Amino acid sequence: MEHSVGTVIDTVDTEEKDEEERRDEKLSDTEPVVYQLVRVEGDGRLVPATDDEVKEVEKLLEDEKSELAIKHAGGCLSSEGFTKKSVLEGLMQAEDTEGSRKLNARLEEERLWLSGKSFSHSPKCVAAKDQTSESISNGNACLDKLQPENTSSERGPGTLEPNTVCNVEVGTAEACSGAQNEAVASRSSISKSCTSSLPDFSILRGEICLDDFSIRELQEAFRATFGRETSVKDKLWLKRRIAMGLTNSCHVPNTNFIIKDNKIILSEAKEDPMKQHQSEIEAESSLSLDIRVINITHQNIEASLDSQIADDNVSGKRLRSPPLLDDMKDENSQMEHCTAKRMRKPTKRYIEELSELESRECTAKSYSCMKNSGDDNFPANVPTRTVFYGDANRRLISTRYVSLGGFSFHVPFVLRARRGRPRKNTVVLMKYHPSFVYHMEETSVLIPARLEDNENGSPSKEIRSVSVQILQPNFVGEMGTEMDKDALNSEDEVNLEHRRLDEHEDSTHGSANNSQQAPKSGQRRKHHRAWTLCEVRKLVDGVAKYGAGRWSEIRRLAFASYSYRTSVDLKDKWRNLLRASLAQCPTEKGAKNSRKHTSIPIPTPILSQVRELAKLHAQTGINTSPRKPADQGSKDVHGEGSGFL
DNA sequence: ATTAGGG
DNA sequence: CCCTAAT
Repeated sequence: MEHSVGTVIDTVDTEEKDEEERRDEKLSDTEPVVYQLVRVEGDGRLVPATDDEVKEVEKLLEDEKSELAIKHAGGCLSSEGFTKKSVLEGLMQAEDTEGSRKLNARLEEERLWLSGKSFSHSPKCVAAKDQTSESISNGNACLDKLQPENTSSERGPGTLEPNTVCNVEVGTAEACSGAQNEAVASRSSISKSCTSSLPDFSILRGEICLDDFSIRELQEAFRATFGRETSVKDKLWLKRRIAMGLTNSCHVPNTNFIIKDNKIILSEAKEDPMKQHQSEIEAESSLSLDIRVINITHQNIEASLDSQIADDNVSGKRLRSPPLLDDMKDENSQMEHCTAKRMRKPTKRYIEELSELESRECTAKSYSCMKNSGDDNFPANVPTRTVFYGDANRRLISTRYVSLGGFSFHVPFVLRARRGRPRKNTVVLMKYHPSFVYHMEETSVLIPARLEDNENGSPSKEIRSVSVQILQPNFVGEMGTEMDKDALNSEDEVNLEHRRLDEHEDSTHGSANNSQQAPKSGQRRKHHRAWTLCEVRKLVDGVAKYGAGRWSEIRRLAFASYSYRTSVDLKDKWRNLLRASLAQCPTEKGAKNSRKHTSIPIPTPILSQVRELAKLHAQTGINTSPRKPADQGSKDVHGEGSGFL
């Protein structure tokens, strides 16, 4: 994970050349069947294999494919047509003159094609097919080509072993017998069209016997054909590659052959039997070289894809990956893979939101989504683990990383950070349990907030427990008795819990804000928190006990457990209650559950009680300060809303 | 720091 | 709920 970036980069550096060669070859040559050989790194990344590795694999494949009969056991036509020199000249010429330009053009074209989704309909496609028909008919490549797919399916799901070399089917078989899938079709069509437009091949038209070429010459030819250098010194390999390029077919035997009119014609063995035999075998294997589908787990694929993409980006030369890969990429990226990405990116919006919210408080906060290591920037990093991790988190909690003032933590994705300002409760708590408070502050930072709506939400049990613990002390110490009493009395065991949670939340949240930001700047308005019945009750009780107007007292004593209710809140609520009660009063006295459309139907009894209190307060209020705790007795009386006074 | 009121 | 003025 951590080292992924570096590692990847390194890898690229080291093997880039080969990789590129390999890939470019695959991409740019007209080889119908495009399979990308890749090596699976320890971290699950897929690294394009080097030419050498390719060869190695090819050899390995020999065994499996040895059974295949050679279809091209034909005689060898003379290679008189071209002299090496002439051929080379031609190649060079092509290369020097328009070769590169055309190559580029071709690549560009291919790129376009890739982006395009319709292949079969496109004229080029048709043309391409026509072009190829010849070669197709010539060999039974089709059959061979199909084989790979079968093989792949046979393999069944398996895990990719790290550090193993295997062939990944990047592309699909040529559209010999009709494309199996669109990707294939497109691919093949691309190849064909490209081929047609390439001068290189046209120049080489005629019979060519590569056997006479030296390695160096072969390399030159390779270069001319594919427009890039190769470090491979394997003559056979070179020949085959070139042949493939020239014939636009992967059906190239390793034996002696000549190329005529873009067709491969086997020639009589000129070399010693042994070699010939070997080459034959190799040819066989090369017939359908290739294809090994790797069964990769989804994740691996994702990771590998990412890395590949990254590679592509890095090199900038890989215009595209083979169809399959592309498809997979797309799918993955859109499906599961998305997850990973989402993890990383999703935040943007969220961040904005947050920043918007918090900007006021703390301007300096910087939110950055840690996500997984920047996949975006360094796909290579995408190591499975990371992705995985992210995914897991996401799934479980939907969290995202947020870094605030140097701290990074998980934030429930769904939940919106609540910006409660540091409540006085916090202060209160501090008073009682300084240490706790401190703790809370830290904690709070970690747990931004949860929607008020969430009751038991889910953010995390841990959080919850923590908060509870924190609160408990206070709770008990302070108003524990009362609280419990109330809580128990009313329906609210649950509520109580909620409150606690809320409280925790709040406290945490508030503290967070405090710790990190300018404490007082305008915090975002506190999320609306509906008043619960229990709270209302408490409020009423509090008012009854301590008198209206002594909000701070009430809050401190009766709402110790509710950190989010400030004295102002209490006051406001009381005001509302009063209003409500008054409004309701005339209309109904008997209508008990007159629940207004409003969110919280306040039980009539309470309203009446409120009214009573209001009255009382009014009366006494004029004289002096409201009643003191001494009035508690009244509370009980009022409790039922019975007439007081 | 609280409280009362307006928005 | 927020904000502000007045205590």
